[in-house]
Amino acid sequence: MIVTRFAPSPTGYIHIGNVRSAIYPYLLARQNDGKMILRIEDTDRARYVEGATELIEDTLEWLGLNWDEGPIVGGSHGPYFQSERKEIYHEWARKLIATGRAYADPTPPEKIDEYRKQCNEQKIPFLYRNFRPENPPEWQPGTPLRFKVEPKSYQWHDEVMGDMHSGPEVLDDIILIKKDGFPTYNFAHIVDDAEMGVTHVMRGVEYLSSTPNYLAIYEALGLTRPKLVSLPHILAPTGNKKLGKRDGAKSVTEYRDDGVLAEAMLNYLACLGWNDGTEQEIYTKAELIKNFSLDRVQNSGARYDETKLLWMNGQWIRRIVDEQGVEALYSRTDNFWPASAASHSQEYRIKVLSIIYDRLKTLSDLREMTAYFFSDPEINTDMIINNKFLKKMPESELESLLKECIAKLTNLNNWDADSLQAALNDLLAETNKKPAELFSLIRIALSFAPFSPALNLTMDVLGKDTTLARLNAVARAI
RNA sequence: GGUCUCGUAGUAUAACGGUUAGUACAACGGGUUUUCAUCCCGUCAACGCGGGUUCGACUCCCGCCGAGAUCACCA
Repeated sequence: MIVTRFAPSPTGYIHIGNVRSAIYPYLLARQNDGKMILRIEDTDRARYVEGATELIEDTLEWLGLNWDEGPIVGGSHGPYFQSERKEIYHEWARKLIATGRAYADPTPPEKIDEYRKQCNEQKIPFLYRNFRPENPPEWQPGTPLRFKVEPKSYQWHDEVMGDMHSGPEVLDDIILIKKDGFPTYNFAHIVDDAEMGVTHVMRGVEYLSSTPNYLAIYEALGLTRPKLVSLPHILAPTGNKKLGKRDGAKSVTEYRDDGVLAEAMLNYLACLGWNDGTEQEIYTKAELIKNFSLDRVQNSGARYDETKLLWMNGQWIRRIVDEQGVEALYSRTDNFWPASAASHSQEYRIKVLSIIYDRLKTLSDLREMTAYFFSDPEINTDMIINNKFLKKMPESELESLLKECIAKLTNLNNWDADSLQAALNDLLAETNKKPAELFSLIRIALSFAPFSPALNLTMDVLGKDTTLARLNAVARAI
């Protein structure tokens, strides 16, 4: 069975740059009826951020990346917080001590710095294994524990990067257990992956360089290597560095709050650096699970492009309406309406949504784009007078046009989109005006917004009373 | 500096020895009775450089250049 894991450290929110190492393990596990484990790597107490674990869980839940073992759901390989597994690491550490593959290192940090400096001056690579203490004491908490490597070459296969090899020069005596008794990442993840039965270790490429050291530990511990998968970085919009919080990488949930749909987010992120070889762009989660494959994960970094994310979000907004109806989209719009919408019925809001949704890039666009449906807009005659189609028309003509329109609509019996369009067409013929002129005037008078849906639809939703009231108000103001 | 990885349009990518180098986003132009958007049509735009191998190279080999990663008691 395939077992994958997402193992973040709780140092803050999950952002665009690192969420892919949760998505791919998820897809792989689901595709193969496997399991995904969520493990919290909180061995660095200095960097621990209160509430970060909840932020991580929240992000995964929103994206629909549920885990089979881990916090909240539990499981038979717990605990899933490394801080609660100290004894387990010590146990494994003692195995290495017993076989002579680990030693306590009482060397003070200042001394180590000195060694490092010496090497730098002599322009030779600094390897701690050349400075091993001669008679290491018996290990006890309070003293760091180091791995005792046997320098040699390694070969391995990375599911994304391909066949890899390294020479003995990259191997060193890395710290296994820190002075404070907590394990380093380098040791803890190996122990945990082994104990939890993880078959695919997926993580960012930054770990590629240390892989030989991990290989040496697997070997010393007599463990079978899991499959190793290096995921390329997501690059910041500018420069060539990986996207990080310093580049203003937004948290994933911030996009949710800005009205990006989880489907779009998942779709975009999954396809950034992976494709199935077809020209498909829009994928549901089920399709991603079905089509995902590690060997088609790109091995170079991919630049994050918010414009494309937003395009994809628009695609998803329309797709949801097309496939599930406006109500389905409406159910996700709770926090995105202008304040004035609260005094209107849900039915009315759904009608507004049904004529505006194809203009949305994010759900939060609703706030600005629908204001005039819920409260009368402030009359701004400049918008009419300066309009490119209307500016050469004298004010008296604008007024009479509005009045003709009011008369026509007042006598209209059926207030529906088709009848309204017919009435507008009649009006066009009767006034002998171009659509650009007549429709611009009415559109602005009703909304005073930079843009709005088709005129007949807008009037239909606004209703007869509001439409006529607004036209009258403008006719008086001109 | 050592070691490792990567290199197709502005961006994300397809191709896996033979194509007018395909697609999408962006940009630009046009169409759909007003606007904005959707939708549709079109335009611009790429194989980092230099050597090989081959009848033929984006594809294979070598060198160079460029970019990134890593060398912590951080993960």
